[in-house]
Amino acid sequence: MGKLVTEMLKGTLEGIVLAILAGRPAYGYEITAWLRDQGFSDIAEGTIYALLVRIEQRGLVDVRKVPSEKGPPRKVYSLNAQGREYLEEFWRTWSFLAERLEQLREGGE
Amino acid sequence: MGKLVTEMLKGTLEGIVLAILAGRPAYGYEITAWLRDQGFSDIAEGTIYALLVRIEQRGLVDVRKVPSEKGPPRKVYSLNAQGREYLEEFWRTWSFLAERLEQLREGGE
DNA sequence: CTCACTATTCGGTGTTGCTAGGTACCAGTA
DNA sequence: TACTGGTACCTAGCAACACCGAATAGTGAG
Repeated sequence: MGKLVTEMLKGTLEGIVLAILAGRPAYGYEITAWLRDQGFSDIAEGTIYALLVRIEQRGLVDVRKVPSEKGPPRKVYSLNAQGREYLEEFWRTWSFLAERLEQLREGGE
Repeated sequence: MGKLVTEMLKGTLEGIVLAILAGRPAYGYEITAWLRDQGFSDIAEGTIYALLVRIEQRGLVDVRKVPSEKGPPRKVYSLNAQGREYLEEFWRTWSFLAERLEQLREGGE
């Protein structure tokens, strides 16, 4: 994809990850793989891990270490109450932006 | 609004401004006022001017100076062919992202 | 023992929007 | 005259975020 997606992901990637965690607990490697599968072909692994650290420090997720059969222990993240609240705020902001953009798209053609 | 919008605007604000210019030529002060009117209450003037400089340097817009009755001359920007192309690319990227997010929103509830 | 896959971490880079100031031009008013 | 306020633009420095590249570590296959 390229630079356009990269810039657009700023701010939304966080919401995406939180939305994933709202569905089920998950760990970094898994999330990265899932995103790549969904078409975010150029998401960098390091990006996801950094993001996870960030949302952990903000207290939006709970973490527990789970041993893996195939490698180092996994850090499994799950959304907590505060995270769910934040996610709703994210959806509100997203809706606002999406509405404005949809209006612009229609008006411009 | 707050930090959430700020981060989300990274990457999309450029598209928003290009979409505005696709409708009609406009100048910085005007664009800022219009955005504020549309609910982007905390868009900084400096941000728009910096963005306009950027897209001009990339050759996405044409510029001409128009004298104003009430102040310094206006720099009126209009979208050129290259800008229109870039805007379409922007819409494609936006659609991709919006689809993924919509899926996530539905799946998560 | 080396390779590949799983899994996480970290330092440095570039882009972007915000903050907070400044410049300049004009009209109305005390 | 001096001052205020609206119009219009520009700039330097800052913080946040995604990327890149490399490192570390565990496991199983060849």
